[in-house]
Amino acid sequence: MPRGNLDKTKILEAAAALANEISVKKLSLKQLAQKLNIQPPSLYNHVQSLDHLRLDLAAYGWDQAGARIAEALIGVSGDEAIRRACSVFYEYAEENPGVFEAMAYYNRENRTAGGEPDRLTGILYRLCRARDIAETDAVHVLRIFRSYIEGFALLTRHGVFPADETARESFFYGVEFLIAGIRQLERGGAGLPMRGGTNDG
Amino acid sequence: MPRGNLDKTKILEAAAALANEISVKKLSLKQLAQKLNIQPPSLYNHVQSLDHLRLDLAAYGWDQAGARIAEALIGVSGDEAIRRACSVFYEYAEENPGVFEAMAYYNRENRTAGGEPDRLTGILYRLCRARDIAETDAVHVLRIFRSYIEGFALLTRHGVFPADETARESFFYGVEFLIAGIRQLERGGAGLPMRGGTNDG
DNA sequence: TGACAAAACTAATCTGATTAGTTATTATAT
DNA sequence: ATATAATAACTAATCAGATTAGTTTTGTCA
Repeated sequence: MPRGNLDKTKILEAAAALANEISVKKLSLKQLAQKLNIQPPSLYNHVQSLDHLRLDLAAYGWDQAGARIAEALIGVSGDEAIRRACSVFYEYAEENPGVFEAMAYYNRENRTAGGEPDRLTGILYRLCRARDIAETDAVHVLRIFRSYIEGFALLTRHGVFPADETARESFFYGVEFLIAGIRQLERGGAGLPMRGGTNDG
Repeated sequence: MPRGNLDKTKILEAAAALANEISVKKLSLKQLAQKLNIQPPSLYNHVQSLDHLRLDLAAYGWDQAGARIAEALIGVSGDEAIRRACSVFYEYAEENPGVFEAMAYYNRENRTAGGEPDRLTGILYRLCRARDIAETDAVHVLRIFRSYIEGFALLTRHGVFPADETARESFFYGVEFLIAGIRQLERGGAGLPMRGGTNDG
């Protein structure tokens, strides 16, 4: 394979760095090529299009964040595991704003082509299964957590919440809200006071 | 004012419709002009740039959603008010996918230039104050709800969650989680089991 | 009626993605 | 060692769409 200087990984790393500097929105093949010391058209040997690159960047981010979370969960369990996972994701998003935006904007099904959940989802699933939660409730719990965490990170990114300590505090406050919710779901727990009927009136 | 055919509102309405059809990302001045039966450069008489248009569209969306929520809350209080507000927002996002994306992507501080909270935030504040929640907790609660709701809507939009009834179920499940959390915050309530120390270890 | 201002138009410019066609490099098989 | 084939880079060209410049049209109001 000639000209082995560059490969997909190096390109994604450069794209990630660039996105973190100037945001995904402004990520351009022109600047990326410049950063890699090649001409823009050369990128097409590695990438289908700018849009695909953004998708690839999102996948790259999920892999990275997933790996960090997996690592952080080694030997931890229960509520503490949940806190850790949330905390690590939060920090990942903070440290990699551009990549995180790609993850949020170019989100897709959290399943592989085969239909199995992706790695991170699998990890979180196991976290749920370790508790005494019904299978169908676990699906809800995962969606709720993911919504909350990505939503919070996004709003922080966009300057809706101030980038100060109170925001961090709010975030972990919310995590405790959700943990409290989970506890009430556990079989044998007090039970969550769900309403029976419609949700719209 | 000559050629009074067009004004900012009509342009925003057209932009909203277009964004809902083809997504904000693909929203272009070219297509917008076509839809309005004018030439693209003419739009600059009403709009600073494509990017500003997207910002304006986001503001337009918040106004609209805020108005719907305010209307839905007339004469309702307590938990039911929270459920209503969440439900209405969820439906607005569902019905206006493009505008909602603009709202999510082009989010800004939820305060006006003057420093007062915007209308919707004010409404939700009052909802909190009606409960026996400390002022500083109310800030957290608002951030948590907003994160959850926007996050959920975004992930649904992006096809991460299936567009079926189970997603809707998950959403309202999460709302109950959060309402349960609020209850525990109320002075005189059981209290939320918060951890004291660090969040990262 | 005539002058002004707003809003639209056409023509032109610029930027950046993408395509076409060519050249250089290197792994591999002879 | 060397020829071959595949890969990756290059240059030149095209295209699309935003934006700017300069002009014309049209409605308002003195």
